[in-house]
Amino acid sequence: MTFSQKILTWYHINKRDLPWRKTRDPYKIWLSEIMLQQTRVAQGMPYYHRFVEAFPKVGDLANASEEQVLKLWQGLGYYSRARNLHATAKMVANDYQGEFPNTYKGLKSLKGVGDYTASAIASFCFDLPEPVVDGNVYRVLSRYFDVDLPINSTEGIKYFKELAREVMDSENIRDYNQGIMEFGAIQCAPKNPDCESCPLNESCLALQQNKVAQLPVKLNKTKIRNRYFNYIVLLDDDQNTILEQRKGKGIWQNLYQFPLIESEKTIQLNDLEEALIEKSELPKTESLSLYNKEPIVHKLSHQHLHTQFWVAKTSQQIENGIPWGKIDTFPVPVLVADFIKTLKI
DNA sequence: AAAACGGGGCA
DNA sequence: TGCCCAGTTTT
Repeated sequence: MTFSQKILTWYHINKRDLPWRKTRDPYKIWLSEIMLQQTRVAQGMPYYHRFVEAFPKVGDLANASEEQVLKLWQGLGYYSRARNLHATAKMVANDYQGEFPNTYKGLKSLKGVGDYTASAIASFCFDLPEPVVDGNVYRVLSRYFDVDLPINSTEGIKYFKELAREVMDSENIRDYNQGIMEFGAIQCAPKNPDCESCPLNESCLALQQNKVAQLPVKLNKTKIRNRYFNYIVLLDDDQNTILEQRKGKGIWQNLYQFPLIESEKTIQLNDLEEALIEKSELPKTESLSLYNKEPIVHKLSHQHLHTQFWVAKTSQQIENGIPWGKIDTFPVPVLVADFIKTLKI
């Protein structure tokens, strides 16, 4: 049996019953693929169901507001995916009459659709012989063929894509692509794979050379930046508060948060009062108290956010304020959502 | 070519 | 704690 035949056989026995495997609707396949980028199936699943229910067709998603889309996406991370998702839905609905492109190149031109996702949609929906290369595939191929080129180097990316194309089964591309990813997720797992029971263990080069744990090779550890966030949670006598939308380049673009004062390190009450004077657009506050004694350290993949929440009461009526009861309608980062849940007012 | 971009699960 | 997850875009 060839490599691809073994993958297909294993897949037919071991495949999970996943909702996006029951359809060839490009809209649903695309939706699931965007959601699953750098995201575990278990984490993405509830979001997939909520999106399909809220937006059954691409036109429904196109007609939604960005806020609605971001709110449904809240907690899934990498929010550019949600913004690109919305932009692509509008493009498909308005410029392509609601039909997704049916070629690799056409798919790749969509916002948020890169090499992997274009190949996935092309093969899953249209049976086009395009190999998918995701994290699972890198792991399976690097181990089975004992390739130690770094999977995140330009050379490695090119090499693995070509290798994937050589060993794929073009006649059964849909099942083969899903199969090799499933195989990587379940059998050829990142840690402590069960090579004893593996159907490829007779011919796996990494296993023969006892190198399974060293593959795949990956370069570059991301450096972590420490940042110090002070959120000002304003409340007037009618329980109105202020949320601001994050604009610009960095994290959480277009999500909402309380007015933020960023500092060089953890600061005390008097430092904050001073900083608050400069942020003169905020109403005058009668009282200001630190909500969490120990800073909450919210960890992103490359930033640690040391966060203090300051509750500020004002007797002035907050103009255009947000009633506290409506705060849950806004898309916010998990850091902010967790605070809102714990604050009792 | 490297960095930016979230959040959660697991050993 | 460090690594990884059905990666893509920007710098």
